[in-house]
Amino acid sequence: MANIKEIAKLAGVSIATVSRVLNQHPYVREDKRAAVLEAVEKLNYSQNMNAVHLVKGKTSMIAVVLPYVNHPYFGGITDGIANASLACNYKLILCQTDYRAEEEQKVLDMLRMKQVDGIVFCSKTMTWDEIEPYTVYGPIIACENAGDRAVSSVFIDHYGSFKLGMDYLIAKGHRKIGYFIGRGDSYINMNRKLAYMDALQAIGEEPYAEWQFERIFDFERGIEVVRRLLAMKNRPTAILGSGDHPAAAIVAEARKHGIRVPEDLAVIGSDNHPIAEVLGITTIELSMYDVGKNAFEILFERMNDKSLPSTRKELTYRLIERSTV
Amino acid sequence: MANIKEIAKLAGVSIATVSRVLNQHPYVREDKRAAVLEAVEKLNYSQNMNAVHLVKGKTSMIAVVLPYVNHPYFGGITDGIANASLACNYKLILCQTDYRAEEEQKVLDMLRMKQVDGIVFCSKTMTWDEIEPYTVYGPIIACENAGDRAVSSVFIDHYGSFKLGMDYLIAKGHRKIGYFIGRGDSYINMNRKLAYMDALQAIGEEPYAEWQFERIFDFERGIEVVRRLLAMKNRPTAILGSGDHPAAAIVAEARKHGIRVPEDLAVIGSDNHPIAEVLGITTIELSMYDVGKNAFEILFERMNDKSLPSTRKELTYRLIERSTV
DNA sequence: ATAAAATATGAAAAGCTTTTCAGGTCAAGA
DNA sequence: TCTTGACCTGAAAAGCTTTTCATATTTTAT
Repeated sequence: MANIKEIAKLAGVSIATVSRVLNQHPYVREDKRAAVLEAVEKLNYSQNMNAVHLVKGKTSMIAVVLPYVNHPYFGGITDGIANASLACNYKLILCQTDYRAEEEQKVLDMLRMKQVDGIVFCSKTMTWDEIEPYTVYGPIIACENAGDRAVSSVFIDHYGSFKLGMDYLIAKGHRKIGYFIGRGDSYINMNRKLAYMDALQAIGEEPYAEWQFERIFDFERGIEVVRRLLAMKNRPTAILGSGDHPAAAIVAEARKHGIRVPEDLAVIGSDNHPIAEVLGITTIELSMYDVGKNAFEILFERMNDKSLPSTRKELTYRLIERSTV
Repeated sequence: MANIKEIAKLAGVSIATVSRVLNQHPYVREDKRAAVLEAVEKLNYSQNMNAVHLVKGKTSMIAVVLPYVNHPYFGGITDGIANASLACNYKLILCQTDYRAEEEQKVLDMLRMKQVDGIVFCSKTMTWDEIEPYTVYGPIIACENAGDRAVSSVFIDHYGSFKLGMDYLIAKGHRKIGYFIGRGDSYINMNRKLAYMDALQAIGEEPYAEWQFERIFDFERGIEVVRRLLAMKNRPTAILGSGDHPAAAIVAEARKHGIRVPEDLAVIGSDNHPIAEVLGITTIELSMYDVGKNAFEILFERMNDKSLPSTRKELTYRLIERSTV
């Protein structure tokens, strides 16, 4: 395949001139420009991006780190990032980690080895202390509150959102309340648990271990929740959780087994995914699309101006009342 | 940042030896290897991947072209690709095109410019005639039947799957049948329409334009279908479509408005997404995850052995009877 | 003891581009 | 006429690594 040198030879100019034409620099005489363009055409030339990246020291790519691609929560973030990056001509490298630290490490190494210009962590297993040092190689942003560090954050106050849900349930007269979340040890879910505990404490209720469901990511797990609920003698009257998909499954499966929603069991989901609207599920709206969009924008600024300090941005949430409470 | 030259100097060897150590070539004396490793440590060296890519002429990355990332159909394919690629240490570049030919062209150019080693098209706007010439730069695979070309394919017979659904409905006594699909002009949906027409013709029914819904991608559009259905004097008794999400929305929204499912309206979706199981929706299982997985595997073989000819692989589908017919 | 094979190493080329720097030309203004 | 600034161009350096080739040293086999 032809390279810039052959173009230069055929067009009778130097490689510098060829480069100027290719990159539309000013100060190239019209006849030379035409000759270069003709040679490009004739030899069917195309740039070797790897050489460009090498010399420029950047690739216009960012890594998006997430445990699972095919999941509405992460899909929403990714969608936001993808749309924002499209406008800036940045490409996304999808790094599905399955929550394995080893895969996360590989992504950090990609930043160090200049394969990507920045990283957005949608969720992670490694600690921020382990991740933070890599910010010297390029900006890193978290889709959760990473605190006051060199890593930037865009986040939603999940403590607050869960607290809102709890208070709403309590206001409706519920005292026997359960929850369902994804990975129990993620930062976000730690906060949700905390909010749950605090809300219960405020009304003088003891938390009841059986009503606390973890690793509830999807429909199937939602069904499982109902199965376990059915086997209980002492059931909660309300359940609050992360994700509208498991919430939808819980509502559907519960009704299938004669548990009336909301009379016997009130359900609140999170996200305000279209499924919640369709099925009339009360939910806490968390705009993950906006989280992704903002994450890219903040990252983008910092890739262009390395001197910019890390920043934090908090996005809002709201309760959407429908018919499952 | 340190480069291989500085390592060589500090370790007192040539850059060739450093490269050998870094790439675990044999034939390096133990003491020199240790010296190099020590220098690497001391200078906090890391490879510049862009230089590696340049000299190797490959990047271990593939482009995944899809119109929307946050969509269960494409999410499933992407998931399959991501998992298969993880095992081979390939990275995915996500190219969200929004069905714009201009964005698809950019991806083809990335292949040409050696930024990616191969491409998988989940769906596309450009014609295969436009895409095919780019196979000289690297393997390209389609997640639909691209026919006999230099582009490989992994696909499901969507004509057959739709025909199966139609025949099932007809066998249940339906004659007034509608359909809902996504983009009407995609190859896949052309075939679905064809199957629909053929099935109707077989029972001597005329297709009825009002019952043919296009651009039905998600929940919202599913709700819209019901709205339009409600406004009709002459309604279909059954509807068959692509996607379980719109199907779920149709079922839920129809029931909300007093249309009994399946008595007044039978519904069949496609994909066998968990939502279909949860809501008991009859559907045609299409394993998009497997499509993605196979796509990557076929691509992988061809990236390693450029002489391999393009190939085609057909995957199966099956009807899953639940309670909406 | 000697030939042959295995091991070890560095110089240099190859992979390809952008950018700086120095040196031009030419026209307009003083 | 001379100066200044705008316009134009090419050589060479910088960005960094892998790999080939030639050569040198050891080890093994005969």
